[in-house]
Amino acid sequence: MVEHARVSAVETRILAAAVRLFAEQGFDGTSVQEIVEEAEVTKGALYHYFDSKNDLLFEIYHSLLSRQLADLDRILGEGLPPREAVQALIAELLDTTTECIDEVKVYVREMHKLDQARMHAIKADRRRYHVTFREFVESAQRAGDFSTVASAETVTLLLFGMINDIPQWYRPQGPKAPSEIAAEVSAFLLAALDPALQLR
Amino acid sequence: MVEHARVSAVETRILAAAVRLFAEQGFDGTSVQEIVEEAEVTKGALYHYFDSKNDLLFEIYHSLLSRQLADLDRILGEGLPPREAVQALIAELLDTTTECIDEVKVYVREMHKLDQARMHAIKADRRRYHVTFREFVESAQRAGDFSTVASAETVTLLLFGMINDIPQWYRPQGPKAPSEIAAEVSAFLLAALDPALQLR
DNA sequence: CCCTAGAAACCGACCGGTCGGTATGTCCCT
DNA sequence: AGGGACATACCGACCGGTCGGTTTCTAGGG
Repeated sequence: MVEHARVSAVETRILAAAVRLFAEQGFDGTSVQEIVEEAEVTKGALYHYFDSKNDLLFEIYHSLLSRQLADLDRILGEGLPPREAVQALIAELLDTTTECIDEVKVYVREMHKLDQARMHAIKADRRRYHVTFREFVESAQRAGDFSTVASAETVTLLLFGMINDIPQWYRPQGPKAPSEIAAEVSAFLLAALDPALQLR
Repeated sequence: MVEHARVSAVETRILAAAVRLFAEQGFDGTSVQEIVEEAEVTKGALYHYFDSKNDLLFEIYHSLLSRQLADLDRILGEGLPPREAVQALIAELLDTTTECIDEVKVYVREMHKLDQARMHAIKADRRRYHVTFREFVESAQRAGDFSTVASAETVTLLLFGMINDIPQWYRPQGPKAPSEIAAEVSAFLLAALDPALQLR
């Protein structure tokens, strides 16, 4: 007998189909009928597990953000020196982004399609992520480990801009592996934040 | 008597309404009926000037890209030293991005909704922009003006990622003016590309 | 300067089809 | 026998696009 599944196989298949189609065609461009055909379930099954089409979008966001928040807390909790923490964080972000490329595409493009109640829940998570990282940068700037060439707020916004745009150009069969991209992004960001430049 | 208008006022109003609504609700989330109501014209007028709803999207992209390509060519054509060229270019990009914030939002989010023929035309423009900038970076790297901490290709992708993400967080009433943001972005990018770091 | 005739600009009712969501039925496990 | 897990049939609203018709503009002959 299998373990009691906390989420049913049907539920998982529906979410996987939804994220694939939303990434390819957009939220409004995908009909519920297409989702149930891709998942090989019926419409009744979908509305048994989810309140609405919008609920699917929320679940996609929620699981992605939960994973990213957990990664952030874990890495910052290790107490590494700032430069190494940044390298670890970017490596982890590249892993997540390339592994969940459809989820990130949907996250970036279809955020504004969430209804107001679900939007607030997601924005709270995103804000916590943003503030946590910004405070980490501020702290390293005060300690002299990072330059203040740009404010911590701007550095945070620019970094997430770069990361979130990756699904637009990254291709799994492309010339660069995720770890190589992570190394270049880390090198780029750490060069920009190198305190030695300011002291010249 | 007014000059002969090359584009009619009706045509302009339709495009302005379309870009506003596409930015707010997405392409598929906006009906043609909503566009004609916002523009205070009739459906007949819209289909007199445009082939289809998709044609509206193409016109929005085409005018934005034409402007950005012209700006890029003009600035690189001035023959400024690389660091000053980057500053001028980012200042211009910030101007365009903050002035055409709805256009850029649509550009980033709804690109994949273009039909195949129009998509190819837009991709050709975008590729030219990308290649032109990458070759500029490569050339400055060979001359020793920019570091090779990240490849010219990656620098190009990361910069446009940062820029294109700006409409997600920039607010006209926000604390920072476009010129202040441009200064921070320039400082950040030029710090990352400073050749002095490599020589230590 | 006016009249006319064709072209361009514009109107809005209408169409076939698709949408997200629901109501109700059936099966099977406990 | 009762309830969770689905299946099926169906609804009214709305979609992008069309089309025959009307108004407005403009060029040129008298």
